[in-house]
Amino acid sequence: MSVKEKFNKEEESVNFIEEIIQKDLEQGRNDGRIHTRFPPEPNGYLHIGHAKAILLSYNIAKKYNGKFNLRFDDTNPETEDYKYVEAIKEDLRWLGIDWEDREFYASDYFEQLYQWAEELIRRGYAYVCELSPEEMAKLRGTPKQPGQSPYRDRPIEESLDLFRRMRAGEFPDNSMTLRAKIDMASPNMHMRDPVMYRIKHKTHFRQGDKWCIYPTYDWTHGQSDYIEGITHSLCTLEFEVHRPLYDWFIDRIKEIDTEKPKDYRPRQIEFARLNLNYTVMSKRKLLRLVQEGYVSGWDDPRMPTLAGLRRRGYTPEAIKLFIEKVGYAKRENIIDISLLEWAAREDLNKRAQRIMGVIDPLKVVITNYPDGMVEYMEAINNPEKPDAGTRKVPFSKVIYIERSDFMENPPKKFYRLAPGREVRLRYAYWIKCTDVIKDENGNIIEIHATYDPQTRGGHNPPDGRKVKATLHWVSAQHAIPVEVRLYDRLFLKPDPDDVPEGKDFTDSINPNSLVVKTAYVEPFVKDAKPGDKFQFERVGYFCVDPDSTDEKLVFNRTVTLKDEWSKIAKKQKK
RNA sequence: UGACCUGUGGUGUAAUGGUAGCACAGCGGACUCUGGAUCCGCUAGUCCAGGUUCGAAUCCUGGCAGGUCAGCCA
Repeated sequence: MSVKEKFNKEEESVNFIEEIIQKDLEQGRNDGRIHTRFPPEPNGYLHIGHAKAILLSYNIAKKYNGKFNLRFDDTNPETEDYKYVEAIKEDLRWLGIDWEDREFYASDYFEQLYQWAEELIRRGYAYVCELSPEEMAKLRGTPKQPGQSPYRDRPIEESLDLFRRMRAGEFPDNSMTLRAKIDMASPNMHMRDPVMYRIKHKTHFRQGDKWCIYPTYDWTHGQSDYIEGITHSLCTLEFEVHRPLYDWFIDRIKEIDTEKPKDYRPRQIEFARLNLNYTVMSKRKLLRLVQEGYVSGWDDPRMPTLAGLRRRGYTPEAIKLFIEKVGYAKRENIIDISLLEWAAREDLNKRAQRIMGVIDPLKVVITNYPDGMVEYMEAINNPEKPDAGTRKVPFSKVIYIERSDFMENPPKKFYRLAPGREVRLRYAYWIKCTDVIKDENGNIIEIHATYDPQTRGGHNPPDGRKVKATLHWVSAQHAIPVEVRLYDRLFLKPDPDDVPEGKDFTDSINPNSLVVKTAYVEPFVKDAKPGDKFQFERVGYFCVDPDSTDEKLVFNRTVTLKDEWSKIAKKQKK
């Protein structure tokens, strides 16, 4: 059986990366071993774009019976911290990623990297350069003009001596670097003698003050993959131009490390990163949103971070569904946020407990219903999941309905409550609006209605009458007030970065991306715990926020339900 | 501008020389105790120009458009 037949179910097509992997497998590369990795830098939180990268590498390892490593690329002590390591691990676990015992740190390879660097110097492949950062930038040249360094022909022994003294701490920050000696005329700027080591007298969060020289990412990344036996290094497009450099480094290492088989080396394959409209995805910008207080933190439910999405009410399954629909290719893309929202609804529809909750209450008095009477109506917990059973919802003379479910002068196609009109109260009774009570300013403050005892449970009456709408409701005396946080997209523009001169992405922040209200919900939710998910029927999906206390529950709106009427209303406005 | 990469409905993504398919969005309908869900249908696409071929989204040439790179960030 061919590799293709073994792994592809009939008719199923695989992305271009798996195609390459299947070819490698067919050719027996690396003895059929598949080993991938996810290499985050611990300087920020993971976002939905990272989920795309993680799931690719993780799923490939799983599908092809390979291994998956988690490796922190912690080569820059200035921005990295344990708090990010912990946050990243928590998000990965939540996503269902299992790296077993393979949690690695590039900083653990610093000594090996250093030894290789010395060997590169001895072989004439690297030299110590004393250009300042500004001078180096200037002397790098332009894509058309070759660059230069006055130090590239420095004697090997001199470089070796200086490099050792760099490590020993004899020189100040930025005074010199170790550079690979490659090609100062290369049209690929990354080949113009890239920096391998820089001097930073900074404490590293794991290495402490052991080092004052730190390897650059370019010198560290590929070699770390090599050390770990990674067979396929999957990364985003911007590293495409780095690949020749990584291959060059590996070629040099292969000259030193001759024990390993010839094909033992990582193959880098690049794919397009995920972009979502109406949000920003760069760590730098997300950090600014946090630091400048536009959001409450990395886990603010409006953030595209995994922590934010989790708090918003997304499940790992919804994230995976979304990523699966997005797919992997090399062309730049901007995914419509509606696909993410679709994934949330698709997933939550199947799992969410239904309840009734009124966000914007309008009091309804059922005038012919006995004072003081309470009935407990049976309601279905989840129509998509019959095993979920039913619950009892209290009903009484005074209830709240959604203000938007009543109109005094209903336009065409408005099916809900209006003067003289009859509607169904879900699981309860049919009611007919008899009076509209207003305050002195003409605002509607109360509705009077009568109910039909024959419709108990919400069932159709024997006379064959029909209603066009079913409303959600809560019994006023039984309802629990809760805080609801209604979220909308964080930015008003599809591309927040598309701004005129002098402006930046924060200018298009949506001032109404968070609206806080008090809602009234049925007593069923009273013991809900943070993370519990509900569908408020006819309204949307909500998730209990960790800010909840014994006194007050807080709900985050994950996403609204699809709303036919709002579409019609919008069209009627035009 | 130099190198590298990429161009398929509005947005994503398949088709690997042989009927351009799927999903999201949009539009219409059926059904419904959620205007939810479900079901059915419709609109809409191969960047352009040549060439190879019986046949090109696919191969070749030349354009055009977009992206990436010129940190001692990753």
